Amino acid sequence: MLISEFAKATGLTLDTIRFYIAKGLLKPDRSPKGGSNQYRLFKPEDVTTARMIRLQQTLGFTLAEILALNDEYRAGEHSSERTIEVLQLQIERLQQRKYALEVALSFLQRKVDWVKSGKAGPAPQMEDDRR
Amino acid sequence: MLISEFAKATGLTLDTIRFYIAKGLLKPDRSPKGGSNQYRLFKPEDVTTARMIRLQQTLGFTLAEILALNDEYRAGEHSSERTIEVLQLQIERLQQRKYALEVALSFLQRKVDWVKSGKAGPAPQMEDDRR
DNA sequence: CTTGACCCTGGAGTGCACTCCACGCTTATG
DNA sequence: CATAAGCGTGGAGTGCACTCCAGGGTCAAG
Repeated sequence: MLISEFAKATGLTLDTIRFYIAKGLLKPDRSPKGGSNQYRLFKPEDVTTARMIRLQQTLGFTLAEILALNDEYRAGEHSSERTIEVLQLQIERLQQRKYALEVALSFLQRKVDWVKSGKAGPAPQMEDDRR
Repeated sequence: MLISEFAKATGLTLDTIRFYIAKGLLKPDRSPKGGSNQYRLFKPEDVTTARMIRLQQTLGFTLAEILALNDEYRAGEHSSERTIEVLQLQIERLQQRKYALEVALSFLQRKVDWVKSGKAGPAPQMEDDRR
């Protein structure tokens, strides 16, 4: 698929896609078409990659962090063991975010309860979560 | 508490704290001390606010988004109903992130299973989650 | 009353993640 | 075969979230 089609499939702009390629986050093939400046050719799996990048971004990871894992994934692609290891790392990273999320949600819920109770007792606080 | 003490309690630098104040994310009182440039005085609840800001940031919210909700919260502080409404809004926002997180986690888990199965069948894909 | 620690206010600079040209080549369409 | 639509490559510019001075006032200890 050509870049504009890829843009539609992912919701990214052409500029953003090219930016990601320059950063090494996406590595599309080159079509023989386009003469000296060959066209880029995207595979369906690149769409999945792009969606994963966006998702991770909304979860507060930087492109550098995302790239690091991406590269490691690619490096161990031939070994199933290594692939699973990297995937597991990724899962752990997301589960840490999930934990932070739950801390925040619990705090807010406690606060709602506190307000509903007519602000009885001390206002809910948040633990010093510096890990 | 004075700004450097507040810095220790929150793990933020002095510059970052002042930056947040300039943005309106924190509104400490002023001490009579300090002459023409009065010292800032932080309350324990400001520590909770700061921690919440940092948490929301790691979840990918911008300071502008955080500020908007903060302001709304302050605006309706006298009314318990409004307070709960804003809190509920915040909770919904975080639950959306949680959903995104679960989409990502499920994808990764499916991928692990797929690799473990010797890559039987099609590679797991991610839904077009553009909401 | 000096000295060092701590506070204040601008304002400039940095890194990240885009975003926006300008220019030029290639391909599809009438 | 002209011409518009699409692709490519630099490179400059933008907004956000800090970060780093410079210059100057205040306070506690000796």
